[in-house]
Amino acid sequence: MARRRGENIELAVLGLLHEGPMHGYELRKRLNLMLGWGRVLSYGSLYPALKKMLRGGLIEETAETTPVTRRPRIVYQVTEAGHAEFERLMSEVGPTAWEDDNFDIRFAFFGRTDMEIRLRVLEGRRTRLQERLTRVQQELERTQAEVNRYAAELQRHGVESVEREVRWLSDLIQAERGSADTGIQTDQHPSS
Amino acid sequence: MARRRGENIELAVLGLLHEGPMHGYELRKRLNLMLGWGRVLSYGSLYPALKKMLRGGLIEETAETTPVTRRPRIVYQVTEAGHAEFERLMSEVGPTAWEDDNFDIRFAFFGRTDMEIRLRVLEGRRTRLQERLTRVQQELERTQAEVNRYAAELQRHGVESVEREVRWLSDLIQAERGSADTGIQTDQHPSS
DNA sequence: GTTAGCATGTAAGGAGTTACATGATTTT
DNA sequence: AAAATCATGTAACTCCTTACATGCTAAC
Repeated sequence: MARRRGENIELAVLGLLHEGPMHGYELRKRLNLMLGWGRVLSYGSLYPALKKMLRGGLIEETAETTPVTRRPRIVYQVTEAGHAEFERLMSEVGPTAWEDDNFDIRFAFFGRTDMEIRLRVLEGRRTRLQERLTRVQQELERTQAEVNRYAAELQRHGVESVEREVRWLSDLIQAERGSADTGIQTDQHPSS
Repeated sequence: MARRRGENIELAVLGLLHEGPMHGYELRKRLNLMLGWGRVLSYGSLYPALKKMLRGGLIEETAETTPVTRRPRIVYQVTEAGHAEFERLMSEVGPTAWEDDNFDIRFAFFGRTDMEIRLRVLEGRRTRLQERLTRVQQELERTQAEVNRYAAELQRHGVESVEREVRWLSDLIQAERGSADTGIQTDQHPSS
């Protein structure tokens, strides 16, 4: 139960292109796989976004490496500016990084950020969810009597889902903290 | 993890007004409580929607019953046409009723529909979620190797969440089926 | 040879948000 | 008397989807 995108397409595209040059069609497929959960990104969003990023100098076209017979596809790669923008977006720790979709995209690329940032984002989201829980539970106490059976059941299920996500976040936070001492590398961190 | 609204505001407003006349501010509060989970409905959406419904004859203004000192508030109630539209929307069983937000709103007002409809909506959503699961799991088998740790963890958590919702739906379906034989009334069903 | 999937785009529009504007009423 | 919250609204804008348009390429 969530929503909202925005700069998100840009961040997702930049993140994916950090794994290597790709054309639009493939970007869409990987994006839908990565964040799927119902929502599929339409071409009507992706291609205009790519054009905009091209104009903004965040990405550039590349000559395709395996050409010959194929119809030429437009393969993109990140520029220096694009890399800088990616770092900037990934180091946001405020509300823009907590909200559902925003969080998912950032989380998927956590391997390319510092643990310090990861922890702040995870904790920020957890705090936010906990606030939501207490607020809803307070409201429920005051109004539960008049609420109908189905609405109440929806609430209950919703609360449980959020509690589950809080536990998930707590486990992740613990794992991050644990790996700090042992010096375990959580993921590859290429220089480019 | 979900999205999309639309006719949803209308359906939600109609449903709430079936519980009695209300003014805009209160509608917003009850709506946010009922479907909360992050999203709050803004006045910028609600008030124009109310005006539109008023023009469309789905709702009408009422004289406030407890006036005197208060500043006059605009209290709405459903019309005959509004009631008919509510029934029409609630008896949809296709994709419009399955998608996340759409489903939540319908579910909250299940007490005002027939069990037949309830079952079809619940089963429709369950089928849809299961399709999603198998598709994603197939994809994962083909691509898991190259997926990074965090993206994989996000997937795993997502799959678990959906599996959990499928179980929830199955329990609800069973409960509906059970109450059919025993003749238990699931909720009040006022004539108006 | 036809269907399914690859590949790129544009135009119009839907659904809602943010920010702005305004003022009354209740609580501290 | 200040702060919170009740109460109603408008204008501009964002972000994304749907539907349309086009053609190639692989599989059956």
